[in-house]
Amino acid sequence: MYLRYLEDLDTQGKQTASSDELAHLCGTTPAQVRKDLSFFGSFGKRGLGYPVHALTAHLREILGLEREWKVVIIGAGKIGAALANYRGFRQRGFKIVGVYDNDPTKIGQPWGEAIVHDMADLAQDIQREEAPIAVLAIPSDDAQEVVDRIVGAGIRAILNFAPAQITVPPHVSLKSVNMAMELEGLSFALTNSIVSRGAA
Amino acid sequence: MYLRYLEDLDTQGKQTASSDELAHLCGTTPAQVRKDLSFFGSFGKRGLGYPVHALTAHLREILGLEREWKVVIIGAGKIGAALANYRGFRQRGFKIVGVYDNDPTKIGQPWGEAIVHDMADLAQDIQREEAPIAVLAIPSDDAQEVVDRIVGAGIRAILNFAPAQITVPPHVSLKSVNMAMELEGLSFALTNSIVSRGAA
DNA sequence: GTAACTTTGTGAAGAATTTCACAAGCCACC
DNA sequence: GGTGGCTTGTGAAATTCTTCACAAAGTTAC
Repeated sequence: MYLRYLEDLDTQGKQTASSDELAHLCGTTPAQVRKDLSFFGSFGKRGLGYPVHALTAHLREILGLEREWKVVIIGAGKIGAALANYRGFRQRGFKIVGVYDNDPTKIGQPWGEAIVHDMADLAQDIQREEAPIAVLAIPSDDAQEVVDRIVGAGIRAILNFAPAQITVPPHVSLKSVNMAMELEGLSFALTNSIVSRGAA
Repeated sequence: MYLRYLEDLDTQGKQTASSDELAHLCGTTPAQVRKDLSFFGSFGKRGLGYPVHALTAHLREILGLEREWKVVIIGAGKIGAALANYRGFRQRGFKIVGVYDNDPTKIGQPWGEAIVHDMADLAQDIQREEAPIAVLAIPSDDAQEVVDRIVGAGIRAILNFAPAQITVPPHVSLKSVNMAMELEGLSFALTNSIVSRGAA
């Protein structure tokens, strides 16, 4: 989140930003900002604040965004399409090296700049390309089975959009985005009249 | 999350579930499960566990899922389409009452069961329909402006898929899903060889 | 009916996170 | 070069969250 705002400030040409400024932008406190950043090093200058440009570079390095990550997208449906269209991915160093589906009417069809591959080739392609990250955008029923296959093929991280709880071995990183669950969180907030601090 | 697993157990016909069982499913600890649930009431039976069916009903009520929530989708692009297609929404009581876009070539076109409305009508429709929830699936540049308009029209919760940080008044609930940020989290985990507990 | 076994609910302990508060450092101005 | 005004980095305090551990309560078997 800090990186997001620092990039904004950087493109605005801002030279430095104080913890106070960053805190206001991010909806947190100055002390929190300083503690967070100090965990990774001492980036600021006393009396002046944090150097915006240098700090963005530091954070990018910390997050591992200086290298290119190969990503496979599994599932050539609407979500997959939304992801593939999203320029932000490539901008940030995530390169989509393949899109896979098991629907025969989709396989071989052009799809953005790529063509849809047969899911049967998924495992061997992951191994050959050494793609470490997979984005899972398929129906829930097949999710765990596909996960097991790509884990076997050596995938190291999965971003899961299927509304299913899936399990991976400890060496594989997993993030799940469950849109229904997000909406349910809003339902809870509305039902219980929770008052936010204005940012999320 | 508990609700998700309890529903699964319920459809499997399971009568009761112990905190130990739920903890294993959810990737947490029995003590955590008991503390969490006890916050809302005393639902379990000692020596037996939690009554699956009754607890799902309780949780649904706590989350405010017993009523129908009217939802407007803003942005008739890929993400909007993915959301509108997603049956889970209606199943869980979220009724899509309108889809809006400002692209003249899209306005009036059929779109799933609905047709795409002109974004110019958005504010007045929200007021007339009294829709409390909006899903924002539009480009970042327009996001804050649209948010200000729908907040003015009385929206109470926003689920934001635009990769932009937006601001709302305290009485409005906001959840943002930023796919690039999720991937960056995975990048960090891979770069720093973080070992998970196998679920997320 | 009772003994053995489960499992909850919950204070108390422990751990982690956040906030406070201030010395130390940096800049700008005179 | 010294003085005043900011701002960081960080121990210590305060708060929040998680885990422990156990009494109380229920179940099952005989």
